[in-house]
Amino acid sequence: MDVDNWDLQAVVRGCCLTRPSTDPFSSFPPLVLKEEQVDGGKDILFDFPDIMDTETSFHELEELCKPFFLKPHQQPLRQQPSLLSPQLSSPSQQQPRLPQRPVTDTPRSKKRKNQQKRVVCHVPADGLPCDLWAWRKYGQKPIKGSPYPRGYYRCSSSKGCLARKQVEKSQSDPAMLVVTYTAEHNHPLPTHRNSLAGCTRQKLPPPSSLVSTSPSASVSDRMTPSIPASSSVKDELLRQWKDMEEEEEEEVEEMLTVGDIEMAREEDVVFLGVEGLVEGTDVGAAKLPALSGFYADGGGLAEYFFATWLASNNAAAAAGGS
DNA sequence: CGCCTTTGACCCGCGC
DNA sequence: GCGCGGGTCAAAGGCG
Repeated sequence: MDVDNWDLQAVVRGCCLTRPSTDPFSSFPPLVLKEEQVDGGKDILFDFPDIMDTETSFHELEELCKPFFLKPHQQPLRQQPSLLSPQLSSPSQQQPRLPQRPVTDTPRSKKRKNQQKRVVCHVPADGLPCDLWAWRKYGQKPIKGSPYPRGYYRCSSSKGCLARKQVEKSQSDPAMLVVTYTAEHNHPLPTHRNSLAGCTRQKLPPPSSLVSTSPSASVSDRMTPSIPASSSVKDELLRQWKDMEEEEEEEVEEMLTVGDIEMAREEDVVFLGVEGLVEGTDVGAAKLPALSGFYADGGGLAEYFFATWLASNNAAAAAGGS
């Protein structure tokens, strides 16, 4: 494979990748989130399986993930206390680049290199994508000292969204991708893609292979909710998602009572839901209502776990069925 | 038609 | 001040 083209297949898998496994729980990838604030020198490492251990770590992880996995009904983060690089939200960042920039024009943040907060995800390169955001590649650069180029992506879900994403192969482990998220989404998670144009831009393998571990599946999945589920499943999820939005208040209350466990926070439901999913072995449609319920309501982590779970099950099903 | 990727050029932060 | 290198822009072409 041409090393310069690795990202053609790896295109924006997001942090949510998985390996094929018959065990849904073991499918959680060795994802590592790393919050970087260069000027602060504060690094926080997370390993997903470990975050189950302590509530503190979980909350920290939640905070990290918030900017990138908004709930559909959540207010844009721009209207909330900014978690990441507020300077990136400045209107000047959105000014169009002019052929000849006035001296007074500052289209880019002067702090961009050393004061931006970033979230770095280490994800397996052979996993399946499940990033719910739509990303558009706007550049690729060879990185000095690295044999692999770095791809630059911006959120295409909403015009003016400042969210950025950098994807590159890990030098230490080419099987891993280093995904760096910068800035924040200023809009809710898209319930519908603006367009499906380009979502199957590259020639795709037969549908049956889309659920395999082949990285080529990522191209088509990128523009969708990135879940290699069948179209009917995704349609069902989207439909139920819309229903959920309409009834969000009631749904939240119901979810909070699940399992007779007193929960004060929605995200607690996320993991309860995941645990419940893991206990089940069938991937049948009978579980979809519950799945989409967590999926729609639980925010990013629910999306992560559900998509991961679903992808792994699809992969396992494809492997077993072939 | 709208969105995508590709890719060369340009901008600018940062280290020396 | 200068040069390097990372990040972004925007034109061109492709696809559904």
